[in-house]
Parts: sequence; structure tokens; C-alpha cells
Amino acid sequence: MTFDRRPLYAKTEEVLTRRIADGTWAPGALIPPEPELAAELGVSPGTVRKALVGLERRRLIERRQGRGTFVAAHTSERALFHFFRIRDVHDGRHAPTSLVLDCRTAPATPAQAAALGLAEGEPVHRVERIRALAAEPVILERILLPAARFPGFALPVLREMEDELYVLYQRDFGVTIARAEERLSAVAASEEQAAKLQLWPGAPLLEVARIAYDVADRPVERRVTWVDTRRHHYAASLD
Amino acid sequence: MTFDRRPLYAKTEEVLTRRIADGTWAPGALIPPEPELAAELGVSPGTVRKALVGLERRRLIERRQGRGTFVAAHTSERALFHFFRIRDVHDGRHAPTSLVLDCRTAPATPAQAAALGLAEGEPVHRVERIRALAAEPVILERILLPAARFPGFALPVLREMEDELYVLYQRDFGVTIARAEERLSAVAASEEQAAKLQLWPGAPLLEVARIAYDVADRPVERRVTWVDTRRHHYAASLD
DNA sequence: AAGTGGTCTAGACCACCGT
DNA sequence: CGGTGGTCTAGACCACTTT
Repeated sequence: MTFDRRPLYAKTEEVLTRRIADGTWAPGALIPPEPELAAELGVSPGTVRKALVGLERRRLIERRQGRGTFVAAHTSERALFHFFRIRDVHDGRHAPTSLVLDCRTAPATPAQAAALGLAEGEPVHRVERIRALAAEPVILERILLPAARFPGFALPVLREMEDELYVLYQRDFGVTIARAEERLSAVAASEEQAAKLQLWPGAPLLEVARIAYDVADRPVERRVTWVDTRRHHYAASLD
Repeated sequence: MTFDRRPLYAKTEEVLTRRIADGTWAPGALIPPEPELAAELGVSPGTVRKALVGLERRRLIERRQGRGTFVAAHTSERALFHFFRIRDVHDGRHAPTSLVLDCRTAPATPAQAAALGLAEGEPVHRVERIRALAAEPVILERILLPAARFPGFALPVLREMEDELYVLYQRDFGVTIARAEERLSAVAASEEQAAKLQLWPGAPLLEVARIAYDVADRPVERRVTWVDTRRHHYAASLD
């Protein structure tokens, strides 16, 4: 038994986070009212409330006045709103369509394993696709997933996909993406990239390298995106 | 007299924001203790506290247990931490050095006026500089400022500058940058850009177009940055 | 020791939602 | 209408900083 110096509301938040992470409370589920949680956990309603505010800020729950508090479920709108930052020249949002070019499973290279926190050689799924905005191919994307977390992931699953990938991760594999880190740079298009995006070799492309983390903050997706930014851009806020 | 449906803590936050924006409470100043503010404003301490939490989240104040609450003052560290997102290949931060190439004042073009919310033809200051990381020129930057907010801004001011620009804006012109919006894209270097960054024409550059806003959320700086991303990248978090 | 912000509690009342 | 989250209040006590 060791000291836990964190405030009570932080411990409470962690307890509730664990219930979401381990599936005790599934996505979309209604969780007990605040006074009930307070009684069950032996803390005051105010403390539960502060913990819930934290969970809401992390987008793990949604609280609706008069209705109750729900475990957040990924919808296409939600995924696009939070995890898709490409905008058109007027800063407008568009839902991209997806065309899968390739999908295979192979042992992780050392670099891939490092990015996903895996041991070298563990199997990973690799997807390549093109995404179009307003019917024009704009985005080329390579996605890497640890096979252990996504059993049975394969091309047929993707073919029928109407929703965003993150919705599929959650619905079919119980993996909820909570946050992501991205590194952006400018690169010159290779011949292969240029052909796929209907550009010329050497054309400037915005490269976005993302690592996405689940509710328990484990890395679960490595994704590199190349964007033709002639008619689109990446939007960021600093505050 | 019209209805104000916002909750009391939001109105309180606005009252306090105004005191910072109009200089009643200057950067670095110690503001009154929470109970005193509560008594003065005629609200409960809990409501003041919630307003202060909001101000802290917006980084307008800093609260230190045992010492008091202070109006945030821009330091180089703060400016770099929040408004400089370029990292080296190991995700490390470096303080860039600055070499001013040009500084002049001219009437705003229509596009410039629109970006800064000015009338066409109002005078704007224009600065061009190169920033180096680890002694290598990496960033080319063009900055546009409304002359009305920055009277007497000129080359000599910049020459002697040790600090970040945002520190200078606050110290010498009373302009505190509170947030910024950025649009990122990939472009091919022009001959002029290539020469200044010791690259070749057509080299891929990361273009970052920023509009920065003050405490009252008025646009006060338009900045376009071109980054050589061969050894550096732009870091972003999605959550 | 005095004064500050940080935590935690307890409860009243309001606004909103579904039945 | 009953039940939910949202707001607002009042106060006790703790942790930290300075005198």
C-alpha cells in the first residue's frame, strides 16, 4: 500500500475511465446519475461532477441536460469533426469518400514496431487508400494496425464500409480512438504517389504522420497521409 | 435592457477578461484574492472560481497556490511553448534565432486588409525575416501588422530584439496575443525563397499561414511562414 | 503565523427532456 | 410530471508561500 497524492476527483476520474476502457460501460451506454455514482463511490456529488467534467473534456462521455450522461460513441460526424482537419479554400468541411487500393497483413518492420509500441515482427495490417473530396482525389493514405487488436480485419470489411474508419474500429473491434499526435512536413511526390493522385513527380505534398491512441492511451494506429494542397489545406488552432 | 441568458460565471469571466483587455490589470499584475473579488462583484466565491478557471484555461491568468493569481505575461518560453510548433527529428524544441531582412510600412492591399479586418489602404507594417534552428536557416517568414496598433514599429526596434516577437508586442505595444489560427499547405519554393533558405527552386516547403488574435479576439497579426522540413516538422495534437 | 489558492462537502434551485 | 444535468451558494479544511 503506497501513497496516492492525487486529489480525490482525479482518482474518481480514473475509476470511471477504467470502466469505459474495459467495456463495463460500452459506447453509447447511459451511465448512472451523478448522485448515484457519488453514493456508490463514497464521494460527494461535487467531486463526481468534477470527474465527469474531466471525462467530458476528453470526449469520453457526453452529458445532456434532462437526459443523462452517455459513453461517447464514434459517429462519422464526430470522427470527421475531431480527427479530420483538411478544409477547402473557404475553410469548408467536406466528407471524404474512400477507395481502398490495397490491404494486407505482414510482420512489423523495426520502424513500424517502434511506432506502435510492438515487438519486432508482430503482425500488422497495412491499408492503402485514396480519399476524394468533391470527387477529386486529394489524399493518399497508408494505415498500419496491430493485428492483435484488429483480428479478422481485411479487405471485405473495408469494401462495405460506409462510415469513417474510427467508427469501424469501435463498432467491430472495440477500439475507441481518443486522441492523436501528428507530424507535418512538405515532401516531393514520388512517381507512384504522383500517379495515384493524378499529379506530377516532384509535386509538393503535405505529409501528415499520425499516431492515434485509444482510451487507455495505448498507440493503436499509425497513419501517414499525403495531401494535394492546391485546393485544400490543413487547419490548426493554437490556444 | 435586454435579457442576458448566459450563466453568472460566464458574465463574471467576461467582466474579468475586460479588465485584462483594457489594461486595468496589466500583464504580470497580482489580482485580488478570490473572496475579495466575490464580494466586489456580488457573487459567491465558487462562481468567481469557475470564472478564474476559465481565464486560466485561456491562459490569460496564472494561479499559484499560496501566492495569488497573476495576469499572464508573455515570456519567450511561453511564446515558444504555445505558438511555435516546429520540432526537430527527435521532437525536440529549439529556440530559433532571427535575422530581419526587411521592414517597411505601406497601405494594405485588399487581401491584406481582409485578413486583418482593416479598411483597404490602411497602413500596415511588413517584416520579412529568416529564422535559424541550430544555426541552419530553416524558416522564412513574412509578418503583417496593422500600423494603428503598432505605432513606431520599425527596424531599430527589431534589431535589438532578444525576445520573441510576441513578448515585444506586449511589452512595447500593449498587444497580448491570446490565440491563433493556422492553415498549412505544401508549396514549391520560388527562386527567391530558395535562395534565402539555401534550397533549390521547386523544393517542397511547408507553408503556414497564421492569423493571431489579441485578448479581445481582434486579429492583430497576419503571418506566413515557409519551413524547410527536411530536418524539422510541425507538431500537432488532436484531442 | 498569516494569507493565498486547492480540495471537498452539502444542499437549494433552475432548465431541459421524456412520458 | 419526475428525473436528469446545470448553476449557484456557503463553508470547512488542506497545501503552499511568504513574512
